[in-house]
Amino acid sequence: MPFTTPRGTHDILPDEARRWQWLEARFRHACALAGFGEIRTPMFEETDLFARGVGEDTDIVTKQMYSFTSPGNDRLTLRPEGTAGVVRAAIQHSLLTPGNVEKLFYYGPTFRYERPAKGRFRQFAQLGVEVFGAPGPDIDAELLAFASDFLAGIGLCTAVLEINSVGCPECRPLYRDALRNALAGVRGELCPDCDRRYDSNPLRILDCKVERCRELSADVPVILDVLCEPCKTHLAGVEAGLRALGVAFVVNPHIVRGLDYYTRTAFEFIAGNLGAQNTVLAGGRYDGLVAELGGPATPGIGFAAGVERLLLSVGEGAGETERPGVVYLAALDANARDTALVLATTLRRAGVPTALDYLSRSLKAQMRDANRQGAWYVLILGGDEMTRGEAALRDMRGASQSTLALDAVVPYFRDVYAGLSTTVDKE
RNA sequence: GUGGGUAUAGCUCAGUAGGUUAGAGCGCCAGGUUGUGGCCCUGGAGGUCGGCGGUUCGAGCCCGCUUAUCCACCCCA
Repeated sequence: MPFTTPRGTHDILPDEARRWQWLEARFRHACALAGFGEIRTPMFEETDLFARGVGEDTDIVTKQMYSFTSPGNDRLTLRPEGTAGVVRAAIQHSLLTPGNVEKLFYYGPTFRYERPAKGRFRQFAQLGVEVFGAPGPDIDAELLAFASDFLAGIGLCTAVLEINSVGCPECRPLYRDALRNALAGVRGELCPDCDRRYDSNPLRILDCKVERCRELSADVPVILDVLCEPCKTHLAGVEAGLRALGVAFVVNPHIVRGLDYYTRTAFEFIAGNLGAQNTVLAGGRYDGLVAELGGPATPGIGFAAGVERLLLSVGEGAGETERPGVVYLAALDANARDTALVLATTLRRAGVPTALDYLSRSLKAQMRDANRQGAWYVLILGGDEMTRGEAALRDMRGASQSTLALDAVVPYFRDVYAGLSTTVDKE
């Protein structure tokens, strides 16, 4: 095997690609209903955009970025997440005028240099949405309902929504201090990772899976107790909105986001069948990010989901779409093959999906090929019929056979396939 | 970056205490029908047993290294 896919990447073969198309179509459909417009940004950006946007000290920026220097000496990075680029574009093209709400969605490959595991890849696709300019908790609730309905629509109605507030620049530092104070006495008992986190990011200790750490942090103060009044009110507003919209959720004060830009609302949808990487869709509010990246102070909120993870969680069977079967042209001799070639192209120009044999195989082999391709009809072009200007028409589903005049073939099938979509399901 | 599992045909996997030409199912090709699919029967093609090195008279099987992959940790979608 001379060449294989680089570590953590994979090829998507036709059968699997159909599932991807199905998922993407569902997402686009949902976005269209909710008034999101698509934005396509470059797959790489200036490295500094991510460093400033995502946060200098985050794992993503410190060790997971595919960064390179271009021949022109620009420092560039393959995007490790979607939001920073979208924000950059929104600023660059003045989409964020005061008093305007901008709703955008994106879909595309994302890159992180990590050790691959179940549901985690070095190149993966993310789909996501961003809402700019809307500060109120009602938007948060609406966005969560949107996400929840999208997940339910692809068969993930069992995903559990957990929400939290990570506070704002006013109250988060207070909580950090409160955490350190509470754990100072037992610091020596924490696991090595948490000992490090104590200094770097004590909030992460709440997320630790080590039994002892969980015990130690069990009755530590919760951020919800330390939130400032505006943050408290906001969270209450989100909860009320969710209840009004009938979206089930649990408040999990231990949710911590890995990106620095989040403020107030943070959330995750957890799927039960993915092992350790069980977060299937996540996001939050980022009221300071636009300003941080040099734009007009603009609140924002959004989420992202990993396509591979979604597909993994949905399971093998999902996303299989029914498409009309082809008309298969079976030719019995060289003369018939010439006719078949012309006929195939003519039929396709008329919108009829058509297949034919390329190897001059026996009729038996061509029939088998037709069957395997799921053909609805086989048009048998044989010497006897052709001299009469006809062809044998076999209905592969009913197994009945009849005769069709050659010059009636195109109009006949145009009628049969009229109105049938030959592309992927719109739903 | 850390720990563990796995690596045999296109796919899913067998392979007995190391011993002749490495097997099965599925898939693929062909024949059974002189112009006809799905089921069935018969035959066929296809493998440097991940790579390198070592132990041995002899290695798919044992040892070392290496690569890939999977799982867990870290973190995250």
